[in-house]
Amino acid sequence: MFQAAKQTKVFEDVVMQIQEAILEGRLKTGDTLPSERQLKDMFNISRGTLREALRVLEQKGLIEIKLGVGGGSVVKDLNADKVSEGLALLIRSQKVSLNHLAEFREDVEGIVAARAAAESTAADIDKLTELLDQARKCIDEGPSQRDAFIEIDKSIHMTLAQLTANPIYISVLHSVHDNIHRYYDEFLSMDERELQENFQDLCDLVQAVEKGQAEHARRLARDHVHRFNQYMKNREQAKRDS
Amino acid sequence: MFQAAKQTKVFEDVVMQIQEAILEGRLKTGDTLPSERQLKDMFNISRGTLREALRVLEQKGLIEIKLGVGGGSVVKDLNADKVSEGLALLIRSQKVSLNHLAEFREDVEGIVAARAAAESTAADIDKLTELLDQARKCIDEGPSQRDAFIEIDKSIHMTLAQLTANPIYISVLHSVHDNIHRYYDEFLSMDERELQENFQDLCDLVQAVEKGQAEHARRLARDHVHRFNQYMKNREQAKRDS
DNA sequence: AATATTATAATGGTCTAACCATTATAATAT
DNA sequence: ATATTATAATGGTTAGACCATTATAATATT
Repeated sequence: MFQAAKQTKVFEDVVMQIQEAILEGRLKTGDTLPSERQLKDMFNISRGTLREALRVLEQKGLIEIKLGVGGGSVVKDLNADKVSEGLALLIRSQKVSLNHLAEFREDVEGIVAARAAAESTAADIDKLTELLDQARKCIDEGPSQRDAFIEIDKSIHMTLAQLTANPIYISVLHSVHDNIHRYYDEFLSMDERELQENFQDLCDLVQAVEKGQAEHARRLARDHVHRFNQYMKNREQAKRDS
Repeated sequence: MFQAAKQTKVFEDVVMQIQEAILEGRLKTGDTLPSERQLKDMFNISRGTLREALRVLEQKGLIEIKLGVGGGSVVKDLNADKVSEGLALLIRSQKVSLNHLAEFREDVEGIVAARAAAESTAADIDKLTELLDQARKCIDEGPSQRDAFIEIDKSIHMTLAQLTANPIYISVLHSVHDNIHRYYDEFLSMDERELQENFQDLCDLVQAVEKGQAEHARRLARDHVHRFNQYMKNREQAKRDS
């Protein structure tokens, strides 16, 4: 005759209400929520319970909590950080290996390159060419600029993701880069020749994108990432042998 | 001369300590942490602060908090749920269109099918064939079993993801399905003919996977999802016109 | 003896009330 | 005009109490 009564805890109800307000746009990025002492009265709960709710919202990446006068809970512009964090936890807990991540990255970078090739404009190509110039400078200065080169490499890939005009690719690729970065310090140490090869890959890739050769761009991107992964696997193996 | 002193809040320190204990294996899946009253004494903090830490760990998917006698904080087996949740928030907040989601799904399903084709075993094919049988039964019973058919369709795609043996594909595809489901009720209403077409797609796809035809499987999967998306777009358009 | 019921106690959930720590702003001094 | 200091608002933390849920033990019933 009756159905189970509400099982949700008080703080969960508060989380939901604030989350929905944000997702539905009633609270916009940058908006500051009322102070904790006001909020607890509005929800008619204790401050401790409210703070548990705010902590959850913070962990979800929906708000940021600032200290001091003029502080409070500010609605954040949601980004891929929490997806990255979740992936990072999976990786650390041995649920996802470097191989899994590398394989996924090859596929995704291929797709992104193909879609970018199909939709690039002259302005996009200018930006990519500019990044290639910066990369060349790094190379010319030798292996000391390895980290700078890798940073630019990443920018090129993220720029391609932007060209797809699909925020899912941007977020996913962002997460992948964040997490594969964890392995760089441990396993990656490109030498002069490897840096050169990588640079050539990027030049070819941008050219294919410029010409709108989607399939070619896909293969180049996949090969490029594959080679990159190979560097890491070799180093990983060498480390294991030693 | 000096550097900034520790800025971390008390609860953050507790989160880190427990998280590290879990990730380093000092706390294993299924282990129950001491009770809150014991923990607060061990960390020498108040219960409120401890509970903020536990809420964060819970939201991260690292622990589960149970009520009553014998309850407490139990270390969870980490899974991709939190990655999905993060993606879901991104999708909802960036107001990703049906088109974005559909486009991404076409690519990912294509990749998954190709990789599945490259690695399928006889046992896998048996399972897929079993699912196809169930789908056929749904079709035979007419459009009333539409939801059941869609559920099986989903199972087939998730089974393919499993064949890749890469947990990233599994979690990403899971997340995509979770989130595209949001649109089903609103825009999807397949008729007899559409159900038939869809079923035929699936049969062809499984056959390609069985034969190990990776590229063919990719194209079939993409076309299948594309057709599926087309149904929704048509309905969306019709709804807008009315 | 087997089963159903009830009491117990441990645990998380919530509340109240106070004080500490940080920080933007206003007031004051230089 | 600039530097310093006080103010007050806000989040961070603490302490202690009581409520709600639930596995287990004790008791009653058949």
